[in-house]
Formats: sequence, structure tokens, C-alpha cells
Amino acid sequence: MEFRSKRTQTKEHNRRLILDAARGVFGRQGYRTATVRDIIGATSLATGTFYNYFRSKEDVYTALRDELAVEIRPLLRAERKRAQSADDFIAGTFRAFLTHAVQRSASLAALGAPEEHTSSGTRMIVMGGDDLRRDIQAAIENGLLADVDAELLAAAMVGVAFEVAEIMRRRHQADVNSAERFCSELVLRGIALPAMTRQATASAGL
Amino acid sequence: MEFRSKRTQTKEHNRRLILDAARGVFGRQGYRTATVRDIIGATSLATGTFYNYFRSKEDVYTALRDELAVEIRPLLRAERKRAQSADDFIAGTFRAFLTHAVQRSASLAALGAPEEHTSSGTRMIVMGGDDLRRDIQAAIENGLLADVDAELLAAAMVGVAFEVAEIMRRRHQADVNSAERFCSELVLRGIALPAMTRQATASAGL
Amino acid sequence: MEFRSKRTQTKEHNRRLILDAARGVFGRQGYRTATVRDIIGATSLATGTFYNYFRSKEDVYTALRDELAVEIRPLLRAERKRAQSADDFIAGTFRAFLTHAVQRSASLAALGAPEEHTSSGTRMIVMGGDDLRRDIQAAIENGLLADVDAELLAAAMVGVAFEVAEIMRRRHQADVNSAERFCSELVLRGIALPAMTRQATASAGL
Amino acid sequence: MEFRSKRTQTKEHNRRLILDAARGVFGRQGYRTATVRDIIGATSLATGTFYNYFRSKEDVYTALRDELAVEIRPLLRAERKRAQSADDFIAGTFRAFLTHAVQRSASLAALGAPEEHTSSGTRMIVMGGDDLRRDIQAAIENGLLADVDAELLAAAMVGVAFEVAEIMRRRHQADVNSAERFCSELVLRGIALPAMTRQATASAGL
DNA sequence: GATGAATGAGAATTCATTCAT
DNA sequence: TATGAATGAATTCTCATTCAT
Repeated sequence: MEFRSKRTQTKEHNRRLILDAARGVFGRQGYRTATVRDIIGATSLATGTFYNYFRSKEDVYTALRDELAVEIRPLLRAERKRAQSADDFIAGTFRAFLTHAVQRSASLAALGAPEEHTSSGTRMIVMGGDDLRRDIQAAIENGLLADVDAELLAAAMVGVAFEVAEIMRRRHQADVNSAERFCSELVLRGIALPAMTRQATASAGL
Repeated sequence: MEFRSKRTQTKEHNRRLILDAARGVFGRQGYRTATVRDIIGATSLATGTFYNYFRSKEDVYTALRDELAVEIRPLLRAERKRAQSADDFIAGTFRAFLTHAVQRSASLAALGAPEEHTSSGTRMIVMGGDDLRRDIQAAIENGLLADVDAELLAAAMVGVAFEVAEIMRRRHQADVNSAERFCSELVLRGIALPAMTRQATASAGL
Repeated sequence: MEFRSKRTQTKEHNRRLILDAARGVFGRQGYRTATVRDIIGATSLATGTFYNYFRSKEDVYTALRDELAVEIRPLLRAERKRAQSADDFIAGTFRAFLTHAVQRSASLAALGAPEEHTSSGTRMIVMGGDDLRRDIQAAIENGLLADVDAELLAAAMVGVAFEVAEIMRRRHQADVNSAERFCSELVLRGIALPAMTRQATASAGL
Repeated sequence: MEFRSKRTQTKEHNRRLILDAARGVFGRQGYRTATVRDIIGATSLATGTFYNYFRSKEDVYTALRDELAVEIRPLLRAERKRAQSADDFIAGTFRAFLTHAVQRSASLAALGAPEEHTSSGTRMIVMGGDDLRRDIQAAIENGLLADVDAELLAAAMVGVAFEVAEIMRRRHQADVNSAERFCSELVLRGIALPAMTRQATASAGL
């Protein structure tokens, strides 16, 4: 059993207080406008205390980003690990990401507040772009996926996932299923109707 | 023949000088770190002169973004206008965007410098996300595209285009064709192998 | 008959335009906040033109003040010149000043905008404190006035006149007569009750 | 005995340092020319520290003014409270004001530095013009003072007091008595010669 | 570790004034 | 003389960070 002193508990507690405050502040006013004082002000702590836990504003941002990445990435990896088909691989990745994105919408908002920060880098890190690329590579080698440019596919999937998550956030949409299906279908089979089936489908009422 | 006084020439010239300097500075050191002084310092002008043309750093950023949007959006719209098929529609959009992205890689870099600014908002504006959504809607109504969620598709395409453009930038890749084909194929037909062909293909050595 | 070229006319006209604009601007936003640009902006002239007529903002202020002084001071002097009694001397001074103050309330407001400039110096100059002191001195020597400290009396009268004018401005009061009578009575006979009551009251123990 | 931590002491001490420095700087170079840097430069503190105590230069000015007002106004009110006669009322007010004005000549100079700030508003606030008006009103109702326009009388007294204080400052005169007597006599009985002498004097050739 | 006042470098911005046209 | 863009010194103010308590 792990021993944890009062002090350590407090220490972690304060760190959490600051991270939560930062998430709120970044989400509300954006990374750029937010100041360390704004963050600490949303807390019962004192200015100086901030620096016992983080070295700078950048540092909290990074911590927030990494925290999210550490939560999300294993989920996505696990989904892909157990994938038996291209469908499992792609759909599992989107489903896990979007589910988490809905649960952690505040965190996503904080990391990519409108008119703010969120570089491609952030998205890649949070979603584990490198993991994804490697997993795609492996899947290709295992014959699970067709031979595509793994880096491009990983990038494209990250782009799709984040933009769709943003739309969901704007729509206050919590239903992950339809969004996931949209993403998966897009990546797996695209939007073009099969040449010969197209008319049939159209007449079928779609 | 257009008449233009010396004065007007200078005025427009200075505005351009500042915009170009800002592009370079943003691209090199990122939006956040860049100061108005850095920008004006990359120029032969005086501090105060900056404020004859722009109200703030934010303002130059916006101008840079809008300038790019004004260049790109009509190109994409034109491609879609003349599209006779889903393939034309999607491929034309990606080709035009990526071609321009390569030509204006400095501008893109300035707007979305690593670890910097570039929000979803910026991407949507530059690529004309709203135009795209409306054009998709119209294309669906005309039977050119299958019936999908236009907003999601527009978002997904923006996501794909920007992430792929970023990869190209990192790879110093100027060949638009293959990147465009990747994007178009992805969105049109996806990466899944046709069900029955999959085994055949696999055995074919892919 | 005085000859005046077109140019001179224009020159004086522009000077006037600037002075009038400055009066309005000072009155509205106060001397301190007002900038040369604000002044010239309330004009159809260009920035540079300002400096053909005035050396600085201070300079316009001074011109405005002196213009008012040049109007007011001779009037007050004239009143005192023709005074046959202490009453004429005092009442004439107040009447002339307050009459002019009402007519030129915008100028007074410009010179002494609330929370602004207007030093004792300005008041003294506008009302001609030195003239007043000398005239009082002369009047004392001539036996028209009792032997008082001329400098103090001049100062006191300036203080009374300006504060009362300010009250009139705040009350939007254009009736000079009652205000003038108040000032004159105060300075000439004070507010104490008549002599015989005075003793009675005094003996009454107050 | 009052307990006060080291920290609190320092805090109040710094506020005082800044106020004192501001008084000196305003008095010496005038409000307008004075910069926050000048003020903080007359101190051992750092620039930023200024803003821990005051929001702007205007703010220090206001604090200086209010501090003086808080000192002076109760003194004047007390004098008037205990007044048994019109003479007590008027003379007490002037005596208390001028006494304090001499003691705090630096403060007065700071607030109304020649060619500077000092609006009617400042004078009214420092001397408590509203208190004075109300007290006059009450005194009239109690029969202590003749029935005059209380607002005008208050304004006039403020005008007299400040102009006379200014003269005293210029004369380096510390003798309050004669100045007070001048003001009181002026307001109470005026400068006019007793009625019968007046004609005699007039016929003497003025 | 917590506190919060002090620090001071540095950013944004203003604005009086100049000067080429 | 009029114009108005350019100039850049000067000023205000912010804010990350330090540090004595």
C-alpha cells in the first residue's frame, strides 16, 4: 500500500487546483490573453505558489495537453491493438477519440480556444499522431490496411477527428455514434457512391 | 493606364513592407513571441509608422490571414463551380488548396507557426469553410454528391487539407499531385480495399 | 482703409478655425486629454497646418486665454475708470466680468474645464488681476476705497468672480444682475446684519 | 496597543513614500509635466510598485487631494459647529483653512501648481464646499446668518480663501492672523466705508 | 511550502513635431 | 502655405518572476 503524507496530498491537490483553474481560464479567455495571475486568481492560492508547481504559463499549458494525451493515447492504442479489421482499426480510433473529446470538451476547448494557440503540434500530441502513424505502418505490414502513406493518413485522421470534434462542441452534440460513423465511413470508403450502385442507391431513396 | 501619385505608391508600399515583414517574423519566431518592434525592425520604417497602417499585432495577423483567404477562396470556388463530377469537386478543391499552400508556404507558416496561434477559426477562414459547406450542400441538392452532413464534410476536408499541407511543408515537398491524389482518394473512396478484392490484393503482394 | 490680401484673410481665417476648434475641444474633453490631433481633427485643416499658426497645444491655450483677457480686461478697466464711488468701482467690475463670462461661457469652460488646467494664474490673467490691484491701489490713494491690502482684495475679487461665474454656468443661469449684486454686496458691505442689530445680537451673546 | 505586522507596515510605508514623492514632484514641476517615472524615481521603489498602490497618475493626485480634504474639512466643520455668531462662523472657517493651508503649503502647491491642474472641483473638494453650503444653510435657518444664497456664499468663500492662500504662499507669509482678518472682514462687513464718511470722502475730490 | 508585495524588463501605444511633396 | 505620412522619443502599464517573511 502506498503511503502518502498530508503534505504530498496537499501538493498534488494544489497542482490539480491550478490545472483545473488554467483549463477554465484558457477555455474562457484563450491562452494568449490569460495571465498567470488570472489562473492563480481563479484559485485560493497565492501568486508565488504557482511557481512551486509550474515554471511558466507555457508549462501549465503543456501539462494540460500532456495530461489529456496521457489519457487519450492509450485508449486509442488499445482499440487499434485489438482491431481485427481495417474497420475496427479506423472506427475504434475515431470512436475512442470522439468519446473522450466529448467527456473532456472543456480540456479540448482550453487547448484550442478559438483564435488561439492550438498548433498542429498540439493536435498531433494529444491524439498521438506518432503512435497512429506507427500503428498504421504496422497494420499495413500486417495486411490489415491497404498500402498508403502512413504519415499522411495519420495526419488526415487527426485533422478529421479534431475538426469534427470542434463541430460537435459547437453543436453541443453529445451523440458520438453518428459522428464516429461519419468519420469512419469517410476514411474507409469515402463519400463517392460505388459507380454502378450509384443509381440503384439513389433510386433506393438515399 | 492607372494613375498613382508618389504618395499613394509609398503608402501602399509601406503597408506591403509591414505585411511582408510580419509574415517573415511570424513564420520565424511565431506569433506569440513576435513583437510589433520585431516586425517594424525587419523594416526600414519607424515604430510609429506601424500604427499608421495597423492597429495592433492582432490586426496584422488578421490582415495576413484575410489576404491569404481572399487569394485562395475564389480559386477553390471556381474549381467547384466547374466541377462535373464528385471527383472534380473534391479533387479540384484539394488541388487548388495544396497548390496555393505550396506557393504560399511562408504565409501558411506565419499563420500557423508551430506551437502557435492557428485556431480552427483561422483554418476555416483561410480555406473558406463556409463556402465549402454551402457548395457541398448545393452539390448534394444537384445530385453531384451523396447525401452527407455538409458541415461535417466541410470540416473534415479542411482538417485533411491543412494537416496534409503541414506534412508537405515539413517534408519540403513541392509535388502537389501525389498529395492531392491522397486527399481526394481518401475523401472519395477511402482507404478500405473493396471487400472481395482485399484478399486478392493482399496476395498480390501489397 | 486697411488693405488685406486674400492670403492674409485666409491666414487669419485658419487661425480662427483652429482657435474655435480648440475652444470646443478643451471645453468638451479638457485640456489635458485634448491632443493637437483632436483640435485639428475638428477642423478641415491638415496636421502640419497647425504648426503654421501655433507652436504647441500650450500655445493655443495661451492664445485662447489671452484673447479672452484682451476682451475682458479693457471692459473692466473702463468700468473702474468711470467709477465715482466704491460701489461703482466694485459693482462695475463684477457686472462687466459676469456679463462677459456669460457671453463667453464656452471660453471660460475651455480654460477651466472641470478637473483640468485653470490655475490661479489663468484666472488672474483673464480677469486682469494686476490691473485690478493697481486700480484698487489708485482708488485707495484717491480716497475712493478704504485702505485695504490691494493685492489681497484683488485676489479675493478674482476668486469670488470666478467661483460665482462657475456656479452660474452650472445653474445655466444667464441673469447677471442678481449674481452681480450678490458679489458687490458681499465685497462692499458683507453679509453681517446691520450695525445696530449687530450690537444687539452681539450683546445677546452669540 | 495596535498590532501591525512587518508586512503591513511596509505596505503603508510604501504608499506614503509614493504620496510624499508625488507631492514633491507635483509641487516642483507641476502635475502635467510630472510622469509616473518622475514620482517613482523620487523614491527607492521600482516602477511596477507604483501600480500596486495607485492605478494612474490621476489616481495619486486624487489621493493627495482627498487626503488633504479629509484633514481640512473636519477642522472647518468643527469651527462652524461651535460658532456662536456670524463672526465665529466666518472667521473660524477662514482661520482654520488658512492655518492648515500654511502648514500644508506643499500639498496645496502640489494640487494647484502654477499653470497647472487645480480645477474649481479640486478647490471645492479640498475646502469642503458642500459642507460649507449646508452649514451656511443651517446657520441661516438658525438665525445665525442673514438670508443669503448659500451656494453662492460658499463658492465665494472658497474663492476668497484659495486666492488669499495663494497670495500668502507667494509672499512666504506665515502670519495667518492678518490674512484671516482680511477675509473675515471682507465677507462679514465688506470694504465700504461707513455711510456718512463716504459722502465726505467723495466730496473730497475723488 | 505558502504567501503576496516588489521587482524591472519590456511591450504597446501615443503624439508632438518634422518635412518631402 | 497646405498637406498628411513618417518619425521616434517618451510614457504608460503589464506581467512573469523573485524573494523575504
